Amino acid sequence: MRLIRVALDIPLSTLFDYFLADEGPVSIGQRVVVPFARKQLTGVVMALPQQTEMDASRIRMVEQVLTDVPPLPEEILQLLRFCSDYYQHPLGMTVMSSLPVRMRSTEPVIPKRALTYMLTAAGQALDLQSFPKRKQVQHSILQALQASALTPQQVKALAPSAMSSLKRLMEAGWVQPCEEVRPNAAQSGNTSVVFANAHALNDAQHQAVERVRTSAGFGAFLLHGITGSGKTEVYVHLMHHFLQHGGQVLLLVPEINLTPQLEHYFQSRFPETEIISLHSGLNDNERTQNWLRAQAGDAKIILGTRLSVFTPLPQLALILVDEEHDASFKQQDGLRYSARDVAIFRASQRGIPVVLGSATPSLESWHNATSGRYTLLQLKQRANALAQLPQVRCINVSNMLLHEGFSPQLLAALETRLKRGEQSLVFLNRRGHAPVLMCTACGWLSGCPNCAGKLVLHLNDRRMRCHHCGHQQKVPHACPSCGNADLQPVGIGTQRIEAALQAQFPAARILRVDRDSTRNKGSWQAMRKQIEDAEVDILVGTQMLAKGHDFPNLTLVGVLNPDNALYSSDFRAAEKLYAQLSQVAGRAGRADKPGEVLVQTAFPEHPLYRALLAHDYASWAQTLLAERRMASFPPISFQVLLRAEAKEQQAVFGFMHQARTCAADIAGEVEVYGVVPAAMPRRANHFLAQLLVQSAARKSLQQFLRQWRPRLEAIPTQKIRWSLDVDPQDV
DNA sequence: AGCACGCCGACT
DNA sequence: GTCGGCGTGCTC
Repeated sequence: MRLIRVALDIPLSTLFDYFLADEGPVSIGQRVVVPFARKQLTGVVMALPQQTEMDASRIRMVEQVLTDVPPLPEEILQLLRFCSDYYQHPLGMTVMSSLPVRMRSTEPVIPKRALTYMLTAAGQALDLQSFPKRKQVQHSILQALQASALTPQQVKALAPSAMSSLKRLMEAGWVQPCEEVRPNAAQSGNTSVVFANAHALNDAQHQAVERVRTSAGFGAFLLHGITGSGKTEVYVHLMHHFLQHGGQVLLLVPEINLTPQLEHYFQSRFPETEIISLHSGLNDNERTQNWLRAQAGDAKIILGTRLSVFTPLPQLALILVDEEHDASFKQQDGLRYSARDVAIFRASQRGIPVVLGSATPSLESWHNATSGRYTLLQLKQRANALAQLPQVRCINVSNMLLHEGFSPQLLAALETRLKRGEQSLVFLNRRGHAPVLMCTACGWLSGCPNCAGKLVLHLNDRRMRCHHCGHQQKVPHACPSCGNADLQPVGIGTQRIEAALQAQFPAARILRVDRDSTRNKGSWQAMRKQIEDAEVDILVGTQMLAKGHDFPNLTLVGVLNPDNALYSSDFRAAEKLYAQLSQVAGRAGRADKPGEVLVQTAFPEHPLYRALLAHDYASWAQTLLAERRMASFPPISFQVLLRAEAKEQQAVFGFMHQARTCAADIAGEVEVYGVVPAAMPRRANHFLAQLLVQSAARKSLQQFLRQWRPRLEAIPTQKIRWSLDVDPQDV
């Protein structure tokens, strides 16, 4: 009897051994159906061991070896092993969660035959001249079908309602579906790739392309380019180069809502290249089919969100990570991986270049680029020389009476735009920040004596706590700096902005865009149309508005109350704020209409705003890096966060203190901090706590984790849920 | 994670 | 006398 070792979606760090009947081949990476307890599960063969620790009597027989899909290549299994190990997540779960859902079930996947539509004999006999003119869409479909058969995608591209019109044509008996196996792309080395509308590159763009193109083997590049500097054109030229050599290109993007537009855009640039997207907006079938096209090497450009970093790509030649600083590349549950970091590992494993692009790189990447680990590629001028950078100004509101949060200057600027018939955007970053105490007289903030972080007010037991090191103290009665007794928790008030603006400008058409107002499907789409059609004068919104489409008539951005990020307990808050503000600033103004950005702040001299005004990311990054170096925070150090939650507060803290004791017993160059309540200490009737471990070296931290996790798993875990977060985003 | 086995309270 | 509460333990 032969043995196979199988990865299953079971939260245990082990793989499971099964016997396989002697006949029939099986290879590593293949999916198998096995009995598990009294159920059937699908797993992936990870090894063909000679022997097993397990008593032979307990080993069961494999039920079925699935041959519907080619085995996962060793390269992907290696990548998954690395991730399981690095992120401390069970290997079986890591492997299974990397597969499209459809492939995790015990039902074999039926590779879809390419579906095309063609005219029936009756359809060919139709006289289009006499076809009713008002059935425009049907008419254009028929017309297109006269030239050639069409794929569903091509039909959809004709009109939004094309699919329902097509259905009617089929009912009429003029059009019929026609299934045929999709031809596999020829495996030739040199393919000619149609590259539409190739712009001439400016010097910086050209140099960036050349550096990546000529890099031999693995190389990590940080492409730093301000908004409008033409990063996309660099991507497109790089894609063209690697596609021409028969390669596949993986482009990772932050969120789904932008992928359809991007797919469309890249398709227009490479009209004859197969482009697929992989994101959570697709249903199981589409996703599986796209995955199959990618793993077969047929799809050449793969556009996807973080999950797609695990897709097998036999010809992979280049990885691009757009908006690499974006937090959505980090998964916040299960396998808590950073797709950007996995992409870099994957590129190094495969010996290919990876390009991280951003106008405001993460400090991690900037640090790597300035220390020489990555190559820094900078685009300093705007590709369109006419387009001016928006003018950013601060309005000092420290001693100002605000009207519902608005300064007179901002109101005046809004009024000017209303008169000119231009659009304005009022932006507030209303991210939930734990309250910090501030002195209303001198601006003193409750800083932690041991950390760069701030003390957070816990009203339930009237204490101040540092969420970083665990330091705690009583709530002060007066300002330690000036003696003033009026200390206020700072947090954003209500979002009465919309109402206040309406009262101020009764005639203005105001549109609020946030999570709540865009909850319904398609409502954001509709709003965007409203904005584009100039049916809106003032937009009020949050981060949502910072990303995505440009609004050509928008000439003013007013930023309300961004200061809370400066005294957030999250040490990355200021970094995120800068990225966010430069992104919204980029919404203001177009080539012909210069934009203006007004930031209301009590600290106009803060380095963040000074850098923002000067459009000088590099100096801001230097400031931040110096701070992080002083405090030994990432990217200077490396962190892992143990989180736990339970209904009983005692259970959580009991577990966490045991975890801390085990940690302290392990020798190594790591620093174990105190057990602290999470930033959100109670959620959904559960108590949350966390414990931070930090090290100057990634290696030491990994060594520590290899010893710590088995001990954590040995702690009796009644009613407690815990997880490890390596390289956490929010501490 | 599921899903059983396993011992102690209120019901046809 | 049972139905069922969820505590502990196992799954190749």
